[in-house]
Amino acid sequence: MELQEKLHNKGLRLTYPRREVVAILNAAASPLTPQSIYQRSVERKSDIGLVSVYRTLELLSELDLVRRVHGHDGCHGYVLASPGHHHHLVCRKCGKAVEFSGSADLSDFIAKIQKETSYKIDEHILQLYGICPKCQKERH
Amino acid sequence: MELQEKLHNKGLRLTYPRREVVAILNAAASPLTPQSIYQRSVERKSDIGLVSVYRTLELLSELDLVRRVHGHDGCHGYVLASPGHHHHLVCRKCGKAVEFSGSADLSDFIAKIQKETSYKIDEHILQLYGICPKCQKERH
DNA sequence: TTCCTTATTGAAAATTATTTTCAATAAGGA
DNA sequence: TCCTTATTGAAAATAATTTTCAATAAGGAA
Ligand SMILES: [Mn+2]
Ligand SMILES: [Mn+2]
Ligand SMILES: [Zn+2]
Ligand SMILES: [Zn+2]
Repeated sequence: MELQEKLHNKGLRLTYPRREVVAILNAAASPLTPQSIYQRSVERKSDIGLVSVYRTLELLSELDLVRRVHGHDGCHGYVLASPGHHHHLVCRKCGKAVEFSGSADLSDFIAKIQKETSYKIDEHILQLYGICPKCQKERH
Repeated sequence: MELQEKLHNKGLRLTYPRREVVAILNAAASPLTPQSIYQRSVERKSDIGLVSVYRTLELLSELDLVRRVHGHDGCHGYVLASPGHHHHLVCRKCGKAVEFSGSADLSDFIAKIQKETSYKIDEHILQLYGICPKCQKERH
């Protein structure tokens, strides 16, 4: 479902700051923190406030239009969520993230853990880290 | 390898604050943030500073004696790392976390993604969320 | 044990990140 | 075009994290 539509369903408005945050995330290759989103909005000379970045990310999270991606060291950033369930593979050098799917491959495994632990499992995070093709080529 | 030993290898010292942080993590059922570790140290009346909690967690991370666990919403906390590679299953109600292993079950899947993306994958996070047996029983 | 050396500590200050408040603004239906 | 009210952003308030630095205490050497 589209941003426009989801907002409308809830009586919310499609505003300039919201468009901007989405546009910035859309143009990004790697997960962005609220701060870095704000930075980019300054560079773009779109005059949106940092507060709106925070508020918009919270909203987009609720609408499931944005996803949190955890850095293998520090903390998380946000990426635009393409429809459906996905996971992320992040380059440890340049941060470039790509999506992949494949919950199917996990479901047996998860079912096994569920049986073993008696937890009722309903959600998961799977994130892979490595070096992207481009960074593999560069010396150092 | 033991904390004592790992510290010694690096010319570092086994101090009271470090012992305390480990003891607190050891007694915890769920991932703790620096702040909550500090809280508990106050309750225990061990007089360690918040700064030392931060520093100790950083150190223990380097020594791989502590692991970061990401909440499915907010951010991460720390748990003591038992030796070997492990994952965590966290209760969304009470926060209780249990470990499970099983990288073997993932390796084929990861190899597939590696081939598809041309990333060189060398690390991963897998975290499961659900409701623990105890919380399943409670009404509400 | 006692004596050094130096890693470590913690209080305080500095920085950074996040949330709250609130009057002014603008989205968008009527 | 005109309302209603969701939304914005500046500023202030809070919270989280990092840096500084003089005082302290591990723990090896004597
Ligand atoms: Mn995190
Ligand atoms: Mn999945
Ligand atoms: Zn890269
Ligand atoms: Zn529980």
